[in-house]
Formats: sequence, C-alpha cells, structure tokens
Amino acid sequence: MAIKAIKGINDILPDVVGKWQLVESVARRIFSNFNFQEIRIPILEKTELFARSIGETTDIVEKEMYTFPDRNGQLLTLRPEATASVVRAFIEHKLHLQPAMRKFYTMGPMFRHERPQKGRYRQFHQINVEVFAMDDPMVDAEVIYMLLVFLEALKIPDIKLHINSMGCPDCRLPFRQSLADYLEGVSDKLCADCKRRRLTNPLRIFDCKVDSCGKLVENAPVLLDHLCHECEKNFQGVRDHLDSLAVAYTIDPFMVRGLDYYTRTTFEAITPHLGAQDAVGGGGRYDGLMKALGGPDLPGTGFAIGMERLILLLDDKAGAATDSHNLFVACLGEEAKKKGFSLVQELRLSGLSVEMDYESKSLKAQMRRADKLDATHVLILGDDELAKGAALLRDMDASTQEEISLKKIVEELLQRFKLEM
RNA sequence: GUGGGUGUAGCUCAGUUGGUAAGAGCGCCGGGUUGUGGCCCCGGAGGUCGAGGGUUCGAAUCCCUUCACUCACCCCA
Repeated sequence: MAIKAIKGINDILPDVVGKWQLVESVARRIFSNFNFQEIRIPILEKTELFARSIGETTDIVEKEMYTFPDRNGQLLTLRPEATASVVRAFIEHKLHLQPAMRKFYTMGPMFRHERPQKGRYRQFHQINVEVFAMDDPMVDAEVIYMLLVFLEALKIPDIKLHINSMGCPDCRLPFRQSLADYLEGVSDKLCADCKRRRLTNPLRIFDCKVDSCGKLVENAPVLLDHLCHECEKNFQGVRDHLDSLAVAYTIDPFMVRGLDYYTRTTFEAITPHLGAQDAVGGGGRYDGLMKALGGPDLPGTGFAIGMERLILLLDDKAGAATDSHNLFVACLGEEAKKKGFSLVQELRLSGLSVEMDYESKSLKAQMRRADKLDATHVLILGDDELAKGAALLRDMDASTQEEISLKKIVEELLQRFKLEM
C-alpha cells in the first residue's frame, strides 16, 4: 500500500492553486488599503496558550487539538486558530508601545481534529484580521465592512451578515444566572445534547437545531435584552456605523460563537451555498483576552475567513492561469536539440516563459505538446535550419511561420513578445 | 464519537434475476507517406471491479467483516 495523506489533510494541486493565489493577493491588496500589516506567526505553540485563550471547556481544547510532547517533554499544539498567537506576539514584543502597529492580518494553516466534511478539514486555512487597543464601535464596523468588501471583491454570491452582542462580563454573569434558572425549569424537555450544554455552555443551546429545543429557546431570556448600559450603547454604535456605510445586516440574538474570549460585538458572514458549514467568515470583539494572556489590558477585535470555504464559493474560472507559455522550442535531431537546450535557457534568462521536449519525439508529437501547453509560438529547430543558421518561428494562433536568423534570435524574440504583451 | 451514502481505467460513470460484459466518454500514447498542433478518422496502453472471507458449478453482482472516501450530527472558519 502506498502511503496516503492523513485524513482531512489535503493536497492543493496546481489546477486550483490559482484560486488560492487570487484569494491571497486580493486579501493583501484590500487589507493594505485599510492599513493592515501582515504578521507571520508560528504554527506550533505551547499548548497552554490555546487552553487559556480559547477556553478549557470548549470543544476545540477538549478534543480537537493536535497536541503532543516534544523531545524535551514540553506540551505543544498545532494551532487550532490564529488569534491567540497574534495576541501572544503582540504582548511578547510589546507592540502596544508602537502605536503604528495595531492592525494585523495573517494567513495560513490551522489544525483541528474533527470529522471532515464539506468545507471542513483537519488542516484548513484561515485569513485572520486583528485590531488591538481600539474599542470604538467604529473599529468593529470598519472591520466588518472590510470583510464584506473583501468577499465582494472576490464576487462571492449571496453573502448575508449576522451580528450579535455577547455583552461584557458585567452583563453576561447575571444573564447566565437567569438563563440557567430558566433552563433548569425546562431541563427535562431538552434534547440530550442540550442537557449536557446546560451545564457546560448554556449559551450554546441557542444554536441547537432540534425543533423542540428551538421552541424552548424562543421563550428563554436573550442576552441582547440584558445588556448593560455600556454594552447596549456600544452595540448601538456598531449598528449606526454599519448603517452609515450602507451595510445590510441581520441581528441574530441566537448566534453564538464557540470561543470563550468573545465579548460584545460578534458577527458572521453566511452563505447558502456551502451545505452545513455556512460561515465563510466570522469574528468579534475580545476585550479581555490580552489581559488574560498576561499582557496589558487592551481590547481587541477581528475576524477569521475560512479559505477552503472561500475557494468552494469561487467561480470556476476565478484564478485561472492567464499567462500561458510564450514559446515552445521543438527540436529535430541531436545537434538541433543541443542547440535548442542552451537557447531555451538563454530565452528564460531574458524573461520569457519557455518549454521544450527533452525526449526525441517526432515533430508532430512536439507540436501536439506545444498546443497542450498553450504555447503561443513554437520555434522549430531542425538540421535544415541549423545548416542555414536559422530557425522557424510558428505563430500557433495564426498558423503562420517564418524563418529567423539564429544570430539575433534572442533579441528578435524578445522584441516580438514584448510587443505582444 | 454517532448516523446515512458511495467504492469498477488517470477522471466522470454504465454494467440486466448471479451465466465470455471487464465496458463507454473524456484524458494519455501512437498512426492517417519525407519535418507541423487544434477538428476528424483509425489503432494502442491502462483495471487483482477498495480489501478479506463466505454462499455457488460460476460473484463486479448475493451475505458477513474491514478499510477508504463522502455528507450530516456535534462543533466551527
């Protein structure tokens, strides 16, 4: 049995790499316009970092992390998300002392040991955006706006924005109590999962898809109605700023996000085209996280985009290669092949995209291959031409060809291709 | 971890109540008169029918087991 890749950990083959490059370049361009800077963080971190940031009782930490001891016995984890690392780096390098460094983005692979399905893999890729030390609602609105601008730039269809507020510890604590009281009263009517959730993470019950639980939840107290004055004002501010940017959104009091560190504004960009995994991007504010990780008490906000999900939503033709090979060099005979081999290298060094056939195939076979490679031109080099010190340049689209002297062939070709490009 | 679906050529898939059906299309390779691509025509290579076991005179087909893939639950991007 040949060795296969690990379940849920996939190769990205050349025929789709164009889509990835498109997504990455559009992200870089747009985020840069919003004055975000790229930061690159490690894939491996101490396990403790994620345990403390994401939350000990979350599914991610409890059962989805790739965790193992290194050779010194230190517990390490392949990052299941990026925010914790960016915050860690911010603290570690004391970037709060550099006011120019507050808005970051990063992209790369994340790892979670879940059962793979459409739009969800064990190694998956995210683009992450984080803003530190700014808690004005304008910043939340701008971050959300940037997410939508990005999705729009990639022509992702039918995106809907859902927003919610998770409040702050001040309003969440009393709310949790009243919710707990309510749920206790109806606990025997909850589904098995929700019975468990009631004790571990009651907010998650709002997410349950079982009908009976949905009915119970309708009468349950909702966090949005229990926000403290400050959080209420803050959420209103976010909505006002979104309105001023003409961003359409749905307030979804039942939207719950899985990481413990979220506070106040949370949001998701939803698509109907992905099956069960409908969130293309999501995020929110995490005001207590930096302090909890031992840094200064600075607020944060940001989002993550699922790149695989994005790729699935991209138009088939998006990111298709536009730059075909300029030239294919077809050689006939050993002498010609030798000459062609060095000529090919010379042309490449002068900036042309050139391919040749290394086997001694028939001209017909070489022409066929040139056609497959989408070469716009073929340079035919045979003994006849060699004897004359020339080569035939064939235009594949026009099906015409002419003889060119070998002496000035490089500059001749360069001139032609430069003109055409 | 729990369900459902699917495993036949590189890809997408046919394959009759078990009985010379190991097949198609695309792709790949070659040929169609000296050294010229696409379109067309002709030919070729390529599969222990996911694996193991069982039933049978006979299994791609029926039964069991197992593995893989996939979708969904859970959870999340």
